[in-house]
Amino acid sequence: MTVEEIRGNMSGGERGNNYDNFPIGMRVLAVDDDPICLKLLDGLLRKCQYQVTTTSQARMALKMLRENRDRFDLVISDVHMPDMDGFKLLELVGLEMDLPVIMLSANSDTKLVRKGIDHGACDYLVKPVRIEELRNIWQHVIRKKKVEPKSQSKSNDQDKSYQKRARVVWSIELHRKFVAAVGQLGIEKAVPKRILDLMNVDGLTRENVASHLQAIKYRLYLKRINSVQTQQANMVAALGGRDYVRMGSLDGLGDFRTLGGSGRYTHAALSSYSSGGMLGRLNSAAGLSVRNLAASQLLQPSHGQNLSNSVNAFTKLNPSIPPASQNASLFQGIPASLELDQLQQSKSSAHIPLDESRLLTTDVLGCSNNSLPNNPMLLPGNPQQPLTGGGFGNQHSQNITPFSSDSFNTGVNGSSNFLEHGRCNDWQNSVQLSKFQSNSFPLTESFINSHLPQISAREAAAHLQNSPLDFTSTTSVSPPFEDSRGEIQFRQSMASAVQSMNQTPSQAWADNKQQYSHNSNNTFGNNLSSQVPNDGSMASLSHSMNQNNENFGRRMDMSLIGRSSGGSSTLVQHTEHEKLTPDSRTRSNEEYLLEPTKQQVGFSPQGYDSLDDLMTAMKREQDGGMLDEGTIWI
DNA sequence: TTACCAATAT
DNA sequence: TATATTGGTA
Repeated sequence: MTVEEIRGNMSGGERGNNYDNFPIGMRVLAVDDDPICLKLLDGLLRKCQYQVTTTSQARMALKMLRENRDRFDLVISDVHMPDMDGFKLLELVGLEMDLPVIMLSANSDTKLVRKGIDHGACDYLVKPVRIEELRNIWQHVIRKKKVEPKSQSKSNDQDKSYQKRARVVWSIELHRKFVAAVGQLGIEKAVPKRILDLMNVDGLTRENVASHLQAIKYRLYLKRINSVQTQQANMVAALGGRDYVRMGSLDGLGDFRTLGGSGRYTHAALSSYSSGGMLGRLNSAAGLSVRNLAASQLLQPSHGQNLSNSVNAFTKLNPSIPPASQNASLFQGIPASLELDQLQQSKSSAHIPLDESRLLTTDVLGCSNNSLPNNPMLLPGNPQQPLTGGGFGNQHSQNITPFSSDSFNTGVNGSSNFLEHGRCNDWQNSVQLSKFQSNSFPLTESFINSHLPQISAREAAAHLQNSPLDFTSTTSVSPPFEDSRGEIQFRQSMASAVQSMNQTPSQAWADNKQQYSHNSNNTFGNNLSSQVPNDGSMASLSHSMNQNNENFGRRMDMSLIGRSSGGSSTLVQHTEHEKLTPDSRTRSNEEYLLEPTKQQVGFSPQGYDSLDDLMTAMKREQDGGMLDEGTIWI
């Protein structure tokens, strides 16, 4: 006798012998990884005259249930099983077959029982289970089927009023569906309702999906914050610097607004992780303090972050772009380090074979080609915005005089442009960056003499005050922004700094290593020398760096290049690195979130590798929504 | 009205 | 922490 028959009998009001005999022959699937318990359970169930099937593996149970969902009337499952948590099994069974599930555990902890019930268990039996308890389990089958027709025939509201729906557990399987749906929809359309439709999971509601979506975004945000802070702390430790030190607090919003020239960025926007906009991104992605930062610095993060992300995303979107380009020489190291970080730290479990050289050239060519794949992520660029993009070109073309006050003004202007034009952080700008760096910006004097010193002079000065390293030998550096002495002093201090580091590896540096040690073999010397002309002091810097601090080099060349191309260095890497190398605390979560996706490479027509990518893109979209124009994002 | 989404509650 | 619910908004 099947449940259908039971139901038929019940609903038809005809309760004949079959119904009376119902518990006899009820088909029970018993799941327990402990063979003794399983045997015991099997015996007891048989004594109750049930028709028993046993399995010691939860996955096998799920497989059996899926293959023929009408083959069982009830499931009894242990809570603790090695291959799959009993709660997950419960959840999946509840969602997919809607069979009554009884949880079984030696642990009678109320919380655990509650968890079982919350997850949809119709009962929770404590081991050792008694036959008296098993004799009555059939009632769950009846009860389940008695309720179900009502919920089908009556309105959901009514149903809810006396039967609260089981709390949804986002199992890996469910999450995978979610990710697949998001990927299938594309970022634009990935809203709860559509996701829900695509997931096609019984019992799941739009609210469930919305909640999950929100949670995912929030987790990504937390991860971002967390690792950016870590990064900045590391940068402070490694380089010292007023700029970095001040990236901790969050006051100074007013300053930012003033600089940005926009009143749209409300405090609410700042306080909300997903309110997006430049502030939201500054807040979330960089965790910056805007207080006392120069304008140019203020806005760099948002620019840099997107720039970097754009570049990085190209890798993912143009995986087949052929290698070999002179462009690679300049941009080399940036995407490589990012990707390698990602590969080695985040994606190591995915076992995706990747080739560094391909990654390098993929990035560069992807940008240079300006061949945007037919991807819904890529929205039309702002026609008003030329390829050079807002502050981008400005920054480069104007920041020629080293340490002139104009440098800062330019920074402000450029920053304003970022805001005004909104999106200098888009695909086209990524493209432009590539061209920019490879062709029109072969690290000429202007780079060395203006951009680099300009940044670093501040840092040099900052060393004097804040560096945890011993920079006392450079205390002669004065506020160097007005004349070229600053440059020299900067160089001296940098060289000293490097020497210091080489001579006395600090604890902070050791900490850094932990994070950066996953980088590839590229050394600072290699990268830097390919990017920076043989300027004496830089050569010495390079040399020094090259001796002991291979890993540092990646960060450094990122900084230099980033600055040179619009002044976004620090956050470029912070953001990106953070994304790619989540720290250990957040990683576990993230892995849970992303692992299912990683394992099904290529599921998404958009080519997202992970939900992280998707959500980053989604977040970017939201950020973009705060801005007037420019809708290219990734 | 519906759906989205940030905030809040559990 | 994970998920549900609420409430403002488009």
